Amino acid sequence: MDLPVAAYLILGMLGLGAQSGYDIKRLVEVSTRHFSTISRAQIYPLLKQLERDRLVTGHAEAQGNRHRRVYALTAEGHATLQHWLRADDPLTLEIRDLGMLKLFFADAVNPADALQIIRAVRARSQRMLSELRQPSEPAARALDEAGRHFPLHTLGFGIAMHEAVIDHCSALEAKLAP
Amino acid sequence: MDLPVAAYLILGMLGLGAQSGYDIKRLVEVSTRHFSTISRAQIYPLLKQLERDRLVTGHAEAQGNRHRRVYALTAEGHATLQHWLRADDPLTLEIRDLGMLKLFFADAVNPADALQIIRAVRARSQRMLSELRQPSEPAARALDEAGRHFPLHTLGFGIAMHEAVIDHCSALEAKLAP
DNA sequence: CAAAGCATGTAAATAGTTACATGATTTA
DNA sequence: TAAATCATGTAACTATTTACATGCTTTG
Repeated sequence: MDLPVAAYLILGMLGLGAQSGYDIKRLVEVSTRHFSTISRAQIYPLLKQLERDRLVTGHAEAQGNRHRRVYALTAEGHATLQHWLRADDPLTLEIRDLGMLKLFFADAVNPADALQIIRAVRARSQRMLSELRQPSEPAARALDEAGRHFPLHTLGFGIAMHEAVIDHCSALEAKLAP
Repeated sequence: MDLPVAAYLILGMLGLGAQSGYDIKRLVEVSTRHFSTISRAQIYPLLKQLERDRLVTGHAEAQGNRHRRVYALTAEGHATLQHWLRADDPLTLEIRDLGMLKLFFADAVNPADALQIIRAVRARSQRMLSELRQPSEPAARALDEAGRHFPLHTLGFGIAMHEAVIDHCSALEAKLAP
């Protein structure tokens, strides 16, 4: 039973209290978005597949006319998640960073334009940092108080990484500025 | 003329001295791989497309029976690269990090298994750091001496980021270890 | 002469996004 | 009553990888 990564993301989010596809998407946006994302077009078909595989159970929740389907992990789903977490398969890290790529090629433009790229990279990390501080940190703290401590720990990595980028940009800007 | 990101990667690598598809792949592996990658199956068809678009010129280089096609940027290709570098479109950053994702869900396993995940994340960054120091740094220094300074600058970002991850892992391990 | 490295390409599959499409409920 | 939020889904497209397929040249 080899599942795509997105399936483990779904399983994990259900384990953290998400109940619907919509919930999963919302939680991803405030918590894992900076290192792992998923789109609606992946979530809904995957939830159906996971239900067929009996890793989750789904029930239509009738609230007036609004349709919402709530899901929960089965014992097997929980075991599958744990098995994946414990497996020592390679922890692939893929980064697609247009900022770094432009900076890498910045010798092809004049120094003023290169400086603009660095500033844009710094601004981007500052924006991400403020997102991490604003919707992400309170969400992680809420989970922390509910006994789930690792979301807050991973948040710390994101903050540290963007701070490192910002420091590096400032140093480079100082070195290259006219 | 809106090109896929991979096309700019090719254009940029030709600007840095790569001559063939094979060269491009090799250079990517030692330099941008940590923030931007490309596969052979993308390179060869894209080179043909770029030639049709007159952004590069290609010539078969006859060396005995081995076939090699050497490419060079046209003036238009160089201008296209510069235009992209100067454009202020969003500098998207996409990360898919299985290590962080597992860590995020680590409340679902026991503390010993969670610790294993942190150690694996640290080991991975150490491995990447040593790759950055081993084939990447000498390659970046060679470019630096040839007047291309930005590859060495971007290398610094990669090193700083992985060092930040390693420090963070050590701190977390100390906090959680029995 | 075997292994490593040089060199190019395609087909099929998988992964992932964007746009399309709809409609209910709550809040300002 | 309009806007925001809740809620689910599919079709088409784009991007990317993996596996297949081949053959020359240099070095040990």
